[in-house]
Amino acid sequence: MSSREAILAAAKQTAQSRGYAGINFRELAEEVGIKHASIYHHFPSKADLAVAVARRYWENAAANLSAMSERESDPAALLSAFPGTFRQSLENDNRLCLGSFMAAEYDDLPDAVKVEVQAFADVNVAWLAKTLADAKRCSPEKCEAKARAIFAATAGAQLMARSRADITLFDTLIDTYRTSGLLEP
Amino acid sequence: MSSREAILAAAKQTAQSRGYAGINFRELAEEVGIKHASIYHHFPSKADLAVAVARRYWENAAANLSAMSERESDPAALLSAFPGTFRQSLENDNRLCLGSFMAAEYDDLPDAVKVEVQAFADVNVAWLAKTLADAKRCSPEKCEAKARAIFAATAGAQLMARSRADITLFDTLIDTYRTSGLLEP
DNA sequence: GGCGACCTACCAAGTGGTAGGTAGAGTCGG
DNA sequence: CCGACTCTACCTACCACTTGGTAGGTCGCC
Repeated sequence: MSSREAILAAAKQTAQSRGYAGINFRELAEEVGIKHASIYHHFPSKADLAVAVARRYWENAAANLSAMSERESDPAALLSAFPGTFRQSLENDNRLCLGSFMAAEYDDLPDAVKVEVQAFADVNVAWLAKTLADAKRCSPEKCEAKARAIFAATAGAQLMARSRADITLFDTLIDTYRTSGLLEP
Repeated sequence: MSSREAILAAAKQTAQSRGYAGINFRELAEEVGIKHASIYHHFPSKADLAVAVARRYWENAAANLSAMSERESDPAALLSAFPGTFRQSLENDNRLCLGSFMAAEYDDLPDAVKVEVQAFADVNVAWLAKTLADAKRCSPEKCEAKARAIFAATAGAQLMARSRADITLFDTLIDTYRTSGLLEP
């Protein structure tokens, strides 16, 4: 793996556990095995690195969701599988989705980073809206609204589970959403 | 207002917009009108200040919810009014609930602060569970599970609305939860 | 006189970022 | 084939600034 890739990977991990402010060039460099000034050879500034991390993050999410849709055609099954994508972050050492960090760090985040992180939410909501529409039980506007609700509720479940470091809490929250009808089309 | 009170109030505001890491003694002191070293006369350390802020935060939330229950006896109306308590933070300059910051700053938060912030979630969930039980349409365990789901989903809606700085998004998310049956007993 | 509330002046650690240098791999004219 | 050149990918050494925290002093009030 090239240094650039290693930096991106390490920065992503840190961003998902400590946010933008938690990214520290000296620590990052140590993980990669270079000196901190060398990072500037690959990324002109911390903000630029964060933009690259966030962009790759949503691109990866979009690819994952597409792959899910290709493997499985039943909208109900897809909807049911959606929270699993958020579960993975918790499985990965109790990490959080970047979108949630943006909400927390909203005041301090460079605008360019905000744009990329919002793209992550957009990608998820668009996929959910399309999947809901495929189940064709609601109008396009209702699908969009419901998609946002599912996204927000799932993020909230991830948030609460992380703050208790308890992944089973995430599972029971999602189950309750399902029982209440939030995850159904 | 005493200096101690002023410090607590200012620290609470900052904590709700920039988190624990965002609390800065020099900035805080300036807002209060004293020098930063003087804060140590009232609070022995940053962690102690944060504990005091978080404790007052959940005590205040508990008092608010109690007052709501006293003014209104209909459980359905109370449930419907619950998200309003989260809406207030957004109204107050797009601020966030302290519980959400805890999830984001989980790795760096002193344990004593975590305990107090978790108490906030506990207070909310307990109130929701009791209100759901009063509507007596579900068993105690189901009430508890549903209470957690309502809390998590509401926090998620607040999170998403903040990251778009759009309070109407919060309102439509809550509406969608309602339509889906999440906010009903 | 002692105590509460506050101050000035400092320290040490951490952090983003810059200046300027170097080793090695390729490139190219003669 | 060779020396000069250039480019990449790093390095050491530094700076400016922020931040939590400490030492020790001042001042007014009971």
